[in-house]
Amino acid sequence: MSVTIYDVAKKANVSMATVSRVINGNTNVKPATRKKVLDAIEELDFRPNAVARGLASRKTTSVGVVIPDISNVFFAELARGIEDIATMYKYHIILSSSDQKKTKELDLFENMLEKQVDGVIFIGGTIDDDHVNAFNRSNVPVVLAATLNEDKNIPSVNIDYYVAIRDVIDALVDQGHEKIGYVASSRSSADVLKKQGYIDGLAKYNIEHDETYIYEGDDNYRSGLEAFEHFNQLHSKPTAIVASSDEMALGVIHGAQDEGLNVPEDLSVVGFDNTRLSIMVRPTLTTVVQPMYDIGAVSMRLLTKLLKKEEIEDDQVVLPHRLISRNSTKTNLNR
Amino acid sequence: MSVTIYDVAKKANVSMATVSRVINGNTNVKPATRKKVLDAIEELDFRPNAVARGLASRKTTSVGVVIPDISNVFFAELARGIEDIATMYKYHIILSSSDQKKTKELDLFENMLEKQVDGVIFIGGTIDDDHVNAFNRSNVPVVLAATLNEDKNIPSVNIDYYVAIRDVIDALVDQGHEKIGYVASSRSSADVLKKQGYIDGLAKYNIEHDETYIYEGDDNYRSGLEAFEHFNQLHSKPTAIVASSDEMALGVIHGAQDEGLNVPEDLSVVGFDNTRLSIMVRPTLTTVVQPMYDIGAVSMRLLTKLLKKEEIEDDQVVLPHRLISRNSTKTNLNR
DNA sequence: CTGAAAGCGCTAACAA
DNA sequence: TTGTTAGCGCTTTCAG
Repeated sequence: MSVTIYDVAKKANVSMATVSRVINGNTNVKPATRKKVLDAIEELDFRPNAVARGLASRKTTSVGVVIPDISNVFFAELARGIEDIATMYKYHIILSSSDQKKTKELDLFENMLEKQVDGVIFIGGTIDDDHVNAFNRSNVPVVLAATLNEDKNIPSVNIDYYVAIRDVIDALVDQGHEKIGYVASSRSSADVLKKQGYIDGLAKYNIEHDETYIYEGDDNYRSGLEAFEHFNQLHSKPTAIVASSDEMALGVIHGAQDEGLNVPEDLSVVGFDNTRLSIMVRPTLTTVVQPMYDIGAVSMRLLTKLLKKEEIEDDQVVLPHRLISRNSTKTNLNR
Repeated sequence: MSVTIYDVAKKANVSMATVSRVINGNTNVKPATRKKVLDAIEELDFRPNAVARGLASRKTTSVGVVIPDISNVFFAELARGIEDIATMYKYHIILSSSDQKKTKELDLFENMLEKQVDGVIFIGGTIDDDHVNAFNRSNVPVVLAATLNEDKNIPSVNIDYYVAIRDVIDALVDQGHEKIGYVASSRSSADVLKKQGYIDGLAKYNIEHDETYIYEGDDNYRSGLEAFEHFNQLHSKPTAIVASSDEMALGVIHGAQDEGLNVPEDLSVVGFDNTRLSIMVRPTLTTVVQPMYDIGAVSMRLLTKLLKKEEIEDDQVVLPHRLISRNSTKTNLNR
């Protein structure tokens, strides 16, 4: 049916082993015979069968990527980082969205193992024992991207969410804000750290913790809108609101504007992630830069090292974050 | 090393053929022996090797997806549509971004063929003869998603871009606008159709075509900002601007607001795509609903039909679009 | 309903 | 530098 290595061998008058060497770039082939083989390949329009190769070599040069939702801007950028590095190292990506459902995450992981992926990059909200067991039972390396695991026994790439939010609080307090609201989310372990950063950040300045200053959102635009409504009906309204994602921050800004408030004159707003959204809003958004693309890229790079059994200094990578000031924040003059 | 079908056979005291039948759900197996096999599988924690299966059966149950850029909201949603249906039909997705570079598109396609994908979904800007030849030389079905090919000889799923823009023009003229600017893009064949829709749409009302009313953008937010600047320095400024994508429309809106104009009082703005961005802006954006998720889902469904050699009525699917009115447009009172 | 045996297309020793 | 020969783990006739 389709042309095989054997057909090429016959045509070039060599053994299939030689053809195999040529297509694998093995140097131990005389230039003359290499050319013969290449010509035959050309003539026959031969295309190596990666499946057969995978079976014989026990390597598929493909890696699985389990991601919560590829249609989410945040994860899509992360995926692009993974992909670019994968391409660079000649790996293919098998991609599946889990919607952060644990059973789906585990199923997808199993499926990828059946496909004999050489490794997997896992992105999820929380890692529990079942995840860890599944990862360990498999014989392939797994790296967590933008995903925390408490025991730190699985290679991972993250930023320091706790410190990031503390940095935000420091900056806000420095600008004279004391009444700082927080729009939380509770999808992932990172969200837990962020919230703790908020609490500890305020404590540092002896600002007493007020439960009504935390709004539990669901990490989407609408939640941001609702968060503003919540804060707006408080007796003592915050002068600044920190949202745990850019999308929620946009919601807060628009919620305020819809009520006739001016941002940042009447209210400062800070986001998190620095997605492209942060400049596609007026005022432009002050936010924490989380290098999503880089997290993806570094994760994939880490995986290639694991795959090639290269030396690894530290498999718990923490990438730098930073706060970028735009126009949604301002010194508080009402103090 | 890892447990194989052979190990299971031995343990269950049957032949490997029987094990194969069981894992493939073949009905010709006595319940009792089926159970024996299932137990052995359980005990040994057997996981079928999809690569070996692929080699033997010449089917990999994986489909390739060539997409311009997975980090782009638009394509990411499309990808999600593809993925959901693929999962439903038990296919895996091998995903690669092409950046709309022709050589890369062709390379990726070749790579996917090497991986023996059962079919591919291709998303790109323009399809030329080289693409068509590559698709035809391969022995796998290909479907184009949100991608036009003039000769209509490759299955595809799109909306009618030409009519969509004409609908926008009709609505705008109906609201009293005559000076209508257009922010074009020229990445894809669809963009060509859109622009023609704009031109013909105006001609219908005997509005003379003015080249300065078309700004050639590059389909990103910045282009939108620049487009506004362009229109704003014209002697006779448009009262409405149609952008060929939501992202550019946001740029136009913010460009206008940055100059102190009010949208829609001073200027109406219409977008295209109805990405989530369209509600994450003030005023909210009037735009054309292009069902990206559906385009992806329908493409994948079409591919499964092709794969199963099912009857297909029409392989040139045109999905419905519609104009959704929000707050960025308004009747023109200055006429 | 079950088993035997021949591949699928390629890689990887091992020889030569 | 090149060829020979086993497999890789599974599907799929073909018998029985």
